Amino acid sequence: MISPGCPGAIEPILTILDGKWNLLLLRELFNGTKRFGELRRSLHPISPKTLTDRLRMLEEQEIVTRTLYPGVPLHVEYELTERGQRLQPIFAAMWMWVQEYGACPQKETDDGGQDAEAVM
Amino acid sequence: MISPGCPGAIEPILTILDGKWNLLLLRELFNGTKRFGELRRSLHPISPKTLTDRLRMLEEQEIVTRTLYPGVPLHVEYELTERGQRLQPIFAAMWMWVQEYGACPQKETDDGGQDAEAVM
DNA sequence: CTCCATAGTTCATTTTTTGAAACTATTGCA
DNA sequence: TGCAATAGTTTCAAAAAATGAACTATGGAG
Repeated sequence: MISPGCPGAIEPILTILDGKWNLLLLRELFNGTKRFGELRRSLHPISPKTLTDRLRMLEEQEIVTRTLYPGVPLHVEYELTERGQRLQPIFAAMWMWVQEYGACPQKETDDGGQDAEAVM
Repeated sequence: MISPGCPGAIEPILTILDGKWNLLLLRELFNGTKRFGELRRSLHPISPKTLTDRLRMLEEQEIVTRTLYPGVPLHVEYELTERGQRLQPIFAAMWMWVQEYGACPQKETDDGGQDAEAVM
């Protein structure tokens, strides 16, 4: 479907990073193992359907593992695989970009350039 | 709309990277200045509407500049801004990941592993 | 005044993604 | 038996994104 130009075929990563929630979901998982309910709360207005869809896709892509813990209230933990952990440099590069250049232009107020102050 | 967890707010970059075509489009622009028609051919099954939509968004985000060259057949060149160039490390990280881990599981053919041959 | 080439725009339609609400499944305990 | 807690699934509707085809705009050459 895609005709890759020579320098750098990024296609295999498109499935993983594309979509409204994938980057945010992966960011959560970089902070460690998470349970379904935790993810649902962190990503708050996400619907359970969308969340399971994304998680299943990431499982298929071998980016996360799903572990079921039976018990009184059963629970499930999602964790990054090795393959998933290795995405970290991509996110690190994003974070650096956002720090230096993240202040979006969005809508320029025409009263002159008052850049957004740092958001952290 | 999004409640950022402390470590690394990547939200400002979501607009820029999200969507089916954005990564592919940016990749083209890392190879240098491109004209509308060139982009259209490189990204082949893209529709002109989608292409202009994406380019306008990237302009608003100050990732690309649009320069009109009047002349016999007029033409337009799209080029990355400084801000856009600085996205390069993100793509570099993606390329490295793809090289090492890119072979997608996709659908495991149970007849044994005949991996896709290199597409370069 | 028409034609060519480039770069779009417009509009209706299709495809894809997301969503909300309600329902299922598991298991121990009261 | 019935409830509580977790983690989903199902169904149908809504919203967003992408598409295709045809049309507009520009400006010089013939």
